[in-house]
Order: sequence, then structure tokens, then C-alpha cells
Amino acid sequence: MVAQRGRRGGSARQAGTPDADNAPTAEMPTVADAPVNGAAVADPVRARSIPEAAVARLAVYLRVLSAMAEQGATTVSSEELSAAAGVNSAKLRKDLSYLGSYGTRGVGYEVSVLVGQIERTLGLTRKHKVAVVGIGNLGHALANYGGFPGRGFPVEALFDLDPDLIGVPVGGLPVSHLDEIPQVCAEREISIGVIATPPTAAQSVCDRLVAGGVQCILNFAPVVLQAPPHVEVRKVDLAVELQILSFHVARRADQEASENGVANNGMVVRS
Amino acid sequence: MVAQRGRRGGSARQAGTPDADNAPTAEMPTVADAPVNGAAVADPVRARSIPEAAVARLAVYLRVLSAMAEQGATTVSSEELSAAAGVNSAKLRKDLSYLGSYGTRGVGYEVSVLVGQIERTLGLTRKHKVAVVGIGNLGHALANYGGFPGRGFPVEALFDLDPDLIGVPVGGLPVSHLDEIPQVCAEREISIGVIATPPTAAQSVCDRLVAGGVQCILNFAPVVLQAPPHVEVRKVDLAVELQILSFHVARRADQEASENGVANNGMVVRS
DNA sequence: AATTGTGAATCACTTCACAGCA
DNA sequence: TGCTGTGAAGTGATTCACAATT
Repeated sequence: MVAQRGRRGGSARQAGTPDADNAPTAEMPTVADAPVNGAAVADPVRARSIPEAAVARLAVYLRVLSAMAEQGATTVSSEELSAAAGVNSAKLRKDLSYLGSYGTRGVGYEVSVLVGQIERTLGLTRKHKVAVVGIGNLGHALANYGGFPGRGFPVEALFDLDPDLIGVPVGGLPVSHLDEIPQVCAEREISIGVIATPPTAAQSVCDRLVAGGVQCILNFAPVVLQAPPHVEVRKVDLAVELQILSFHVARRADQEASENGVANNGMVVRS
Repeated sequence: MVAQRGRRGGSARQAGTPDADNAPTAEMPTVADAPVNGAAVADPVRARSIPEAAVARLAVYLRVLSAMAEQGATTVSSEELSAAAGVNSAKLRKDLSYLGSYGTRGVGYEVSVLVGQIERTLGLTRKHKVAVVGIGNLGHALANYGGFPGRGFPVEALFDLDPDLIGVPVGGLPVSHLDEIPQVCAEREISIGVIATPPTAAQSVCDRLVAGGVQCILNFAPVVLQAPPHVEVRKVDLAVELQILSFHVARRADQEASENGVANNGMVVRS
């Protein structure tokens, strides 16, 4: 049902979005992290390192598989799963092969086994406590998410600057002041900090989260954060997303124009 | 929900774009595309295409440059700009080179020129009307963003299913019913649809947006959308973002373990 | 017969390193 | 001298295509 694969001629390209990068701080929207510095990854003992891009897709497969399991499916082929996840089957199989060999040739994969292996690989067998900083519109939405997606990411601290908000429970949890970030995060062993503040406050919040010992930061503020290398930063940037879409609209308009013989150098070549 | 940003992940889309262009002054870039040699491509004109990854970074550079301009900067070197954007300078220069040659050797770039060229390339010289579907916590946050980031993305329609919400103004704009999506989007010439509904509603909303003629969709719902190839879909998936962070935490723990001489299986042994 | 798993090829992106210019 | 712009090399990710396996 879906994806047709490109053959020659038609150049169908999957847009799989490549994401990629992210450096010491945060950079583009995509996957993250690149070892960039120096030698980078030494030799992960047992880990065959998984490409960054594949990690993001594993999370998607996990969601699809969970839905399938709920509907009673017990086995699934790479063709089915890849269609549901919107990727091609070769990519899916390659991605799964990073986990090990858990499929049966001629048959497919057992859903429950795959779910277990992906969860293990993504580190989902342990809980990751989350703090949300900036209880504005977005922060509210995040705090109310009620124990974040998929369980395993309980929100255990909320922070804001506004005195009127301090102490007020949001989603069942009272809001603390920004100044308390380091102490509270340390006490509650927060491992992921979510920044939903205005851009001007973001760097300072980031610094406090780091002081509080958080290991990862998910940044919704439209700024490039500077953080030490041991802290993983990812960003979600609405403005960037919209601008990328804008680019594609423009590109498309352009194409149409040249197909109509408009711009271009007058060299329209059509069949 | 919120979720992460991802790249486009899912829907199959094709973008092969044989482009053509590259006129001395007005060239509109295209995303990189499969060269596919062969006889097919009949376009002798050297296509100027911008890698997808570079497009995302251009949006970041634009924001940094705007901030610099506000502070009175008139010129900037690749070194300065790249540091502020969190990338290395070679990558920055390469990215800017896709726009054309707008720097001065030995000096740097003129901020205002760069801003103008990036805006042109990203198609920001024209407005892109936005509709937000699903006025829950997140939709509310988005609607109130007040004419989205950076101007140029005015929110001109809101939709929800809840009867109690229909007609109620949110951020100054009344909410319409989901059923009206195709008609309203067409009337108001919406070009970008933002889906902030629960996952079960997302595909149907997507279909209606497409019926209403929107060209791009930004999906916050945690599902893989199927959309026709001429519609650009991007997704922001909070669960995926958190799981990627989780993976990095696990990986890091793993590495530490092996640095301590632990072999494998999870058991931490400290010397 | 069907489907996985994967080496090899291809394609995309990044980084290097330096020629060219102001 | 300083900094841009870019070919070329390097790295990483995707796709192909088929042998291996049930």
C-alpha cells in the first residue's frame, strides 16, 4: 500500500528525512548527535553502533508494533511493517538487523520479540524522569500530557519564573521557581529536562538543568543552546519546520513555472 | 502531544525533481535529487539543488542573523556565524554557497544581504497561511503563538470536533468544525495545515486538509500519515524525541560500563 | 515458496584543504 | 593577510540484489 519504490526513470525519492546532526549544542532539526570530535566512538564492546537515523525509526516501528500487538497480531513481515511505518522494506530490515537476528526466514518477525528488543535497545526498560521548564501555553500542554508518551517518561518537576504560578499545581504537580532547578532536579533524579520557555531564558535554564545533573535536554525554545558534551541536546523548532515547508512550496511553484515554459533559461524540455 | 521533530519519515513521497534553473540571478533551488543518469534527464542546465539538511540549517542561520542585525551588526564572518549557529565554519560556507556567492573574501558576509538571500531561498517573501486542527492543549498553544514565528505564517483557520468549542474564539479566531476543513481551507487559501489532534483523528484530518488544497502538513500526532506525493508532510513527534534521548542515555551508560572493564550484559561492576 | 539478513553499490552529506580574491 | 568558495576526499546512510534459511 504504499510506497512505491523508485525505479529508474521516475526517480521517486523517498523522502525519508535524513536528519542529522547536532553537535555539541543543538543544531538542526533532526537526529542528533554526531560524534564529530575526534575519534569519537571507541569500540563499543557489544554494541554495534546503530546509525542515528535508524534510532529515530526504531521508535516509530515500536509504536506501530505496539498498535499491531493490540490488534492481536503475533507475527509481521518486513513488508507489512515497513508499509505501516512509511519506509521501504530493505531499510526496515537493515534497521532491525542492528538489533540482532530476531526474524525467521520465510516467516517474518514475532511482534512481541521485536517490541522487547527495540525497547531494550532504546533504553526503555528503565524510567526517565522528566522536568518541564516554562509553564506557558506549551509547557502547560506538555505538563498535562500526563506522564508523557508511552509511560516510562514521568513528569516529576515543573518550573517557571512567574510568582503567580509558583506552588500552583499543574497536572497534579506544583510549580517551582527557576532558581530551584538545580536542587530539585538533583533531588528527584531528573534525567530529561524539557525547555519550553521564551528564547531569552533558555540558555540560563539549560545551565541550571545541567547543574542539576540532567543528562538530556529537549529544547522547544528557538535558540541554539550551548551545553557540555556529556549532555545530549535535541531541539524541536516550530519556526524551522515551517520554513522548511515554505521552501518546498517555493520549490514546487518554481518547478511548475518552468514546466510551463516560464522561467528557466528558455530551455524547456519536455517530452 | 507533542513530539518530536522528525524528519519526514513516513509517508512515502517522492521528490525526484529534475530541476532546471539556475538563471544568473533568479534561481530557485531545489532539493537534491537523484541524478539518475541515463537518458531520462534532458536538462542540460546545471541544476542548483540544496541538500535537505542544508535547508534546515539555513532557517537557523536566518534566525541568528536577524538577532545579529538587531544588535547592529552589519557584517559577519563564517567563523562567527557558524559558532553562533552551532555548526562548523566549513559547513556554513558550503551551505551559504548554495545561495550563490554573496560574501567578500578577506572580509565576510553582509548581514542584510544574507538575510535577504536566505529569505528568498526559503520562500519567505510570500505569506503562507496556516490552519491549526485540534484545539486541545497543544492546538491552543499553537493558535496563541499569535501569528506564528517570524511573521509570514499567519494562522487563519482553527478546527476542532468538540461542539463546545465551535464558534469560540481562540487567539482571536473562531473555531470551525472538522467537517468544514475542505471548504474553509480552500476559501481562505490555506497552504499549511498543522495537525494537533489525537492520533485516531489524524489521518482523516489529513485527508480533509488535502481535499482543501493545502500543500504542506505539519503533523504533531503520533501516527504515520499517508498523503499524496504532492503534499509535503513533516512530523514533530515528542515520543520519538524522548526515546532517542533515552537511547543516548543508555548508550552512554553502556560505554561507561565497558570503560570500567565490564563486559557486557548490563551488570555494573565497579572496580 | 517465502522472507530474512547482509555485502556491495549507490547516494547524500560533511569535512578537508587550498586556490582565489579583496 | 584574511576569509570566502569549492573541488576532492571522507564518512555515513540508503538501496540493491541475492544467498541463506525456514
